[in-house]
Amino acid sequence: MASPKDPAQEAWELLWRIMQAHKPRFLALAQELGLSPAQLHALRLLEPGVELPMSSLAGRLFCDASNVTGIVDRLESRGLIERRPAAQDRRVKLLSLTDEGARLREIAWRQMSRPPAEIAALPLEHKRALRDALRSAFDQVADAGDAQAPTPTGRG
Amino acid sequence: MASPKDPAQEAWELLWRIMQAHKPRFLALAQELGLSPAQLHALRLLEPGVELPMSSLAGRLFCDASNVTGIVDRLESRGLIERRPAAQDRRVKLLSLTDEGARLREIAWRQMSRPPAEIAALPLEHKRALRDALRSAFDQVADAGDAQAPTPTGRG
DNA sequence: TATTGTTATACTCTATAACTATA
DNA sequence: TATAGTTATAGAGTATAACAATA
Repeated sequence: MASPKDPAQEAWELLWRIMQAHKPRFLALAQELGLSPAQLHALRLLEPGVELPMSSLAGRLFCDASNVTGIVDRLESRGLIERRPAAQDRRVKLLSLTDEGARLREIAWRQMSRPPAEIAALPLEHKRALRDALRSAFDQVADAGDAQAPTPTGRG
Repeated sequence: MASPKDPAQEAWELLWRIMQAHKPRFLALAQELGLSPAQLHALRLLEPGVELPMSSLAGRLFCDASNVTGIVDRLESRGLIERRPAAQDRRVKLLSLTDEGARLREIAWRQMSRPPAEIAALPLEHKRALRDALRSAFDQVADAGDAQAPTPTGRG
């Protein structure tokens, strides 16, 4: 475990540690904004000026559509998002940020996009190396577009 | 958003995307093993042959100690872990993996340590570059040792 | 008095299944 | 028939507060 042979595996483990170390920051931010972690996550996934069907949000949250109803209910009752039926197919509900929602999301985004200490402290050439390696990682893999839920099947 | 000036910020955003893309794999694995995500996470944080106080597990999970009681209850009732009072301070309960728990954790570990497609598909020199950059990231920051919960204060 | 873990409580998240309304 | 979202339900995660046992 100290030094796996495969550099990709070691990179992956280090990457996991960075994300773990980041978690408290995310939780503290949600707390600060008066949102649950899931609500903050959902808010972040909505882009200003872009309407998103509830089913797409469910996909991006990797959860069942029935959850999204509640999460959206709570965000809507706080005046952060709105839902309206789609013109083409009135079964579909389109989500959009309100001004207040966009404001809050902007604050959240600004906080969350600040790299954690591990990365921020790197010398510039290492930051560049990291960025370049990650860029090419996404060049390698065909862009998956909308994240897809893996047919959730679990406890419940 | 397409190309932030700061390479660290762009690296961080790409890193976040990789972790997002990884989430379904984690959920599917938990499902497969018949564990909740939190239970799988806890199981992963227990090292074979190492006894861990419940409070330390709470710290590593970034959650309140009162949650750990339930999570540990469920893992224990499945025969995956055990708790026993510490000799020095009988208030403290030490957690350890059972053989079955260690077996399941090994399976989980093997799955989770496989890098996601984005990283696995990189050419070797890019894997090395990524690993080296991440290694130096951890050299920069003093090792935090036991993760510390950020004084959880939230909805409840 | 202070601390570790538990219990009681309330809310949120989660999936499944059944339902409504559209298509 | 099929699909998007809702509702009902039940179990799990979460924090707070009060508590027991121990220090």
